[in-house]
Amino acid sequence: MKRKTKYVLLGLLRDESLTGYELKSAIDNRMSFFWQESYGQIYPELKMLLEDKMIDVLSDNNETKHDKVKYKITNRGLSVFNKWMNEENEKDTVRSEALLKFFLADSTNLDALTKHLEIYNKHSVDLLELYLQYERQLTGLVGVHDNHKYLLEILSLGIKQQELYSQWSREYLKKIKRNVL
Amino acid sequence: MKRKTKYVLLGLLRDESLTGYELKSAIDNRMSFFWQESYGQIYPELKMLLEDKMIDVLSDNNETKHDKVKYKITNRGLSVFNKWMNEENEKDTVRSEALLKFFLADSTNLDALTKHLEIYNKHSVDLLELYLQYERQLTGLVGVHDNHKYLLEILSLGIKQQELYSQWSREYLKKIKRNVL
DNA sequence: AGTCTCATGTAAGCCGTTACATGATTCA
DNA sequence: TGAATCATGTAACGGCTTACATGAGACT
Repeated sequence: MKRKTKYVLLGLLRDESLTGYELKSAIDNRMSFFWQESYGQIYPELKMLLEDKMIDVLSDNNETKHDKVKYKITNRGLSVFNKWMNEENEKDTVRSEALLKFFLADSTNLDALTKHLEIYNKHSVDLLELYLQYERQLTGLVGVHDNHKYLLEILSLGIKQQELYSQWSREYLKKIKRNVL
Repeated sequence: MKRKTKYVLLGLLRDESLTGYELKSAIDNRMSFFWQESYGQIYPELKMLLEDKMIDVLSDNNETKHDKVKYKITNRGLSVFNKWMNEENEKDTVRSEALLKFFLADSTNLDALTKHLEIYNKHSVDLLELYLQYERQLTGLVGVHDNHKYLLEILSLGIKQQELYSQWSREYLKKIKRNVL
């Protein structure tokens, strides 16, 4: 997949001005079920976006403070973002070592399978809680921002996905413990 | 994520002897919802596994035919695989440009959103059908191989996932068309 | 005084895709 | 005979993670 970091940053900055650190947090906390970025991509990309006039530094009142820079999107950035929105998507890339092990497991690995299922279940439940929290936060502000409706739609997919994962792994564990498998 | 191709190949070869090409097909057809590999990884990895005595060439009857080589796993390969099975998993990596656009969409992109939802829906339905086909194929052979029970468990997750994706996108499209959003 | 979170940034190196090259076999 | 699928392989390039470096502010 070609460089997409640009669009993630631009997309998030349409909504509110954020620092590089805050952008990373937003991606980790709200988008982790379908996307991730590292600082090694974010900071260099912000620099390039600034050079290309797609974002601007939001001048903070504090003088001589060079750290903590909030960025805002420019019209040029907006138009680049909108162009991307209309382009065709590249195909998804996914790699889940847990699911790989579940796929490759058999009766000779029952102990390992059980261990990984337990970890997977805990992780799914935790992520589910994180997204539910975000949902509550958004529904508490209904009407404030129009595009929350769209955010809630994709969030509901993330929630249902985590529900599926946690239920599936719980049931699988039950079967193993009952010696059904 | 560190190189995992080795374990995918080893894991698949535990079940049956396959060529590099067949390994690629198996990954594409049955594991695409959580994994993918390219020829550029598979062939060099097979070479290394052979050098490291983790796999062997399955001597085919045809003499002087150097193409179409089936590989079988060795005891050494099996033990490396089992060791990996018990190790901790690295965290998943996921990148879905479609979901990224769904997350970043708002009322100014309704047309693009609709277009991408339609493509996404079609893709989910197609994948669902592919997995259902594989499931039918496996249930037709129940009892033949013990580990089909485990395969059916993870397959059912893939099926439920695709059902979720296709239902979610269908409902989302309905809402847009009814002007609810 | 020490730890944690916030905050920014770079460079090396790994991993994996893509593009290219080649040829056999099957089917229409 | 031409197209599609089966089949194997390599090399260059690009993208991303990891490790490292640095420091402020908040809290204990």
